[in-house]
Formats: sequence, structure tokens, C-alpha cells
Amino acid sequence: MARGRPRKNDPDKVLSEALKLFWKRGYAGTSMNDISEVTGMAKPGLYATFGDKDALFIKSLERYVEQYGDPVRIPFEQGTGPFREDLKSYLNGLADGVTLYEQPHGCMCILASFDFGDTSEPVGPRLAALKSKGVIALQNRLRRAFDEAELSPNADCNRLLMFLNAQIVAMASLARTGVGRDQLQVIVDMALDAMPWAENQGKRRADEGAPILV
Amino acid sequence: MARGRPRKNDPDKVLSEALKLFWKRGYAGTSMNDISEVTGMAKPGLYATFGDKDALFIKSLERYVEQYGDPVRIPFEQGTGPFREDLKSYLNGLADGVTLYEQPHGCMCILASFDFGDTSEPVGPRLAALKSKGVIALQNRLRRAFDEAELSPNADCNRLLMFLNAQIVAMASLARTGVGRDQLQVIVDMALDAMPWAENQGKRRADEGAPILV
DNA sequence: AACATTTTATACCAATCGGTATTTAAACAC
DNA sequence: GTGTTTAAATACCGATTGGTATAAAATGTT
Repeated sequence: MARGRPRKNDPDKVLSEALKLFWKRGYAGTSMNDISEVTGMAKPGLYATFGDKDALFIKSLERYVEQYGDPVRIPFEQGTGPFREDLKSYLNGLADGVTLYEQPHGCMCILASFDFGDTSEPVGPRLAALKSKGVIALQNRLRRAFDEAELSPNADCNRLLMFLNAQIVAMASLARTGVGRDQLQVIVDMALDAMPWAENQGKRRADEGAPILV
Repeated sequence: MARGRPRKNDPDKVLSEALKLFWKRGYAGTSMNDISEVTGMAKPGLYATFGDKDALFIKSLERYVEQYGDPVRIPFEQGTGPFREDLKSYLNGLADGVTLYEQPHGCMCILASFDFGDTSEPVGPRLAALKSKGVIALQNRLRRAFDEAELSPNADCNRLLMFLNAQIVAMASLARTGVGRDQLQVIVDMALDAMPWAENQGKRRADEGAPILV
């Protein structure tokens, strides 16, 4: 065993609880005293273990992405199934992620983006990097689906990227403001139906022709 | 003229500048000292004129909606033109509104929703009422377009309401995180193209058939 | 000029913020 | 046992927060 007085608090658990506090109440709404009380680790211990508040917040963000984002994003990015199924799972997974865990809900990264820009040091740049992982995953999977002819030859991947990203941001934001999982399902379904699937891959409603968002 | 020492600061101008500060830096990020410094009205004057910080914030929210929301929403709700044109003007007006004025951009109501829920007194309920004005306008105009057969008979107005609201929330949130006006145009155009317009009203791209979001 | 009225300006309050110095407790090495 | 090492706990720091007591300045009224 290591020398010295043994730790009372597992830093991993402390970080996990700090994450939840920041996620729930935001950066400004969460004080180091709050974190100390909830985790049981006294303030000097927090500072010795994680650095200052900014550093703890950044570590919380990274942990958030690792714990709640990666398990949904990575299978999507590497998905081999039909793109429509991969995208469906991804969007449903995200809808779950922004509604099922903490209250109030939402995405911690988007919440943080409202407080910090993408530039203000030291949180901004780190946050921008984390957010870009999602956009890049979407971009890669979208491009692959296009190359494999799962999308219409007329599809514009850049515009679709923007559109899908918008649906994701909307779900996260709406969840934060109290909209429930069932309402997010409407967004998921409409986004899927609105995609320009290749002719032979289309699974559109059979009872009619052109209009999609019905 | 009224008795007593004349006012140095016009309360209307003070409120207008307080609004901009809250819009730019959020509730927690804006102190009464900040507002005092920027407006030139000393703190006791602020409290005597507007009440406490919550009251000033609520008045700022109402002023924001009145000054930046109503001029875009009311013409849309009462619009008599083709629905597609009214909606196009509305979405473009909102895209302008969340990018052209303050930096960082976004919608002050949605920003406030991230800090306060729709329930926490005293801001939450007032905020929910302001936000509902937008949803109700959308609902009314959508219903009218459906009744006037500008939308497909198969259209589900409740789902379309959710979808359009999502696009608006997405634009506001993305603008807050730094996305520019030109990128929001993609969302506007795609939302318009994705709507289930009635056959004779459709103004879809002529070069192809079914897929819409291209 | 003297008073009443209203708003200004200064200074101040307790509470909380992020962050730290200092002491005490609990382990291992010898 | 006596050190040494590591972490916990208490108390504290200056700065800032939302909010206010108090007094001075500027007007109209008499």
C-alpha cells in the first residue's frame, strides 16, 4: 500500500459527482463549496486533486463526453449497418441521453457553450474540441453513406451535416428547457423521413408520394 | 415639471441597456454593479426604479420580446400571403435576429431557459409565458395554412409544429455557440423544402423528384 | 429665504465566491 | 517507539455578490 494517510474519497467518484453537478446546474451555478459538500471531499482536497475550478470543469466535460457521449457516438461512427438504421439508433440514443439521466436535462457541452464561447480561455478551446468530435463523426458517417450510395446522388453532404447537427442541437436544447422524450421522438422521426435516401433504400410511407414530413 | 430633483437617467434607456447586458452575458454573468456602471444609474436608483435583480431581469425579458421578438412574430402570425412566403420571412427574420444584433448572439429567452427552468420562481413562469407566445403564433399560422389547403391533407400540424419549433430553437442555440448567419440559411432553406406543401403550392426544386432535403 | 420632495451619490452591510495556509490525523519505514 | 509521508479538516483570505442606510444635491412651492 502507498505511504501516508489513505484517501477517503475516490477521485474517480468525486469527478463523476462533480460532473453531475455541473451538468445539472451549470458552471456559474455550481460552487466549489457545493461540490465539496456533495462529494465529501473538502475543498483543499479538490484543489490538490483537480486544480482550480476551470480545470475541474474541463475534466468534468471530458468525463461527460467519455461516459455519456462516446458510447453513443462511436458505434454510430463505426456503424456498418444500413445508414438509416445507424442514424436512427444514433438519434434515439442522443434523445435518450438528453432526457433520461439528470434533471434538468440536456447536453453538458451545449450548456457549457452558452456560458463560454469557443475562444475564452481555458475552457472554450477544450470545449470546442469536444464538440467537434460529434460533428466529425456525423461528417464521416454521412460521407461514407453517400459513397456507398445509401443517399441520393443529388444529396449535399455539407447541407445534410448542418441539418442533422441542427436536429441534435435542437433536441439537446429543448430537453434542457423541459421538453420530454416523447416529443423528441417527433424530431427523430421527421429527421429520418426528411433525409434524401437513395431510391432503393427509401422506406418512406407507402400511402402517398412526395411530401415527406407528414 | 415634476417636483424634486430631475432624473439623470431615462429608465427606458436604462432598461434597454440592461437588456443588452443580460442578453450578452446571461443572468449570472451580469451583476447589478455591471449594469450600474454601463447605464450610469447608481445601484440605489436601479433598485428604486426596477426592484431587485429578478424583477429587472423579468422586465428585460419582456422588453426583449417586445423589441426584438414581436416585430418578427406578429407579422408572421397575422400574415395573409402564401404560407410558404410568410414562413420564409419569419424564419429568415429569426435567423437575422439571433445573429445580427448582440455578440454573443442567440435568443435571450432560450438562454434564460438554460439558467431557469419553466417553474423556478419568479423568473420561470414569466419566461414560459413569453416563450409560449412564439409556439402559439406558429400553431395558429400553421393551422390556418392547413385550413386554407396550403399544406398537404396528410400533414400533421402538431408534428409540424414540433419540427418547426425545433428548427427555430436550433438556430438560436447554434447562433449562441458562434454559428454564423450564412450557416443558419441552410436550416431555413431545408426546413422550407421539407414542409409537406400541398401539391399545387409546392415550389420544390424542379430538377428531380421525391427527395427533398437536397 | 425656507421647506418639501425626489433623485442622486457615497459608503456600507452580511453572505458567498474562488482559493489557500495551517494544523491534525492516519498510514508505512525503521 | 520515532520519523516521514500523505491526506483530511478547520479556519481563514481578499474580492465580489445582491441589497440598503444615509446624506447631499437639485428642483418646485410657499
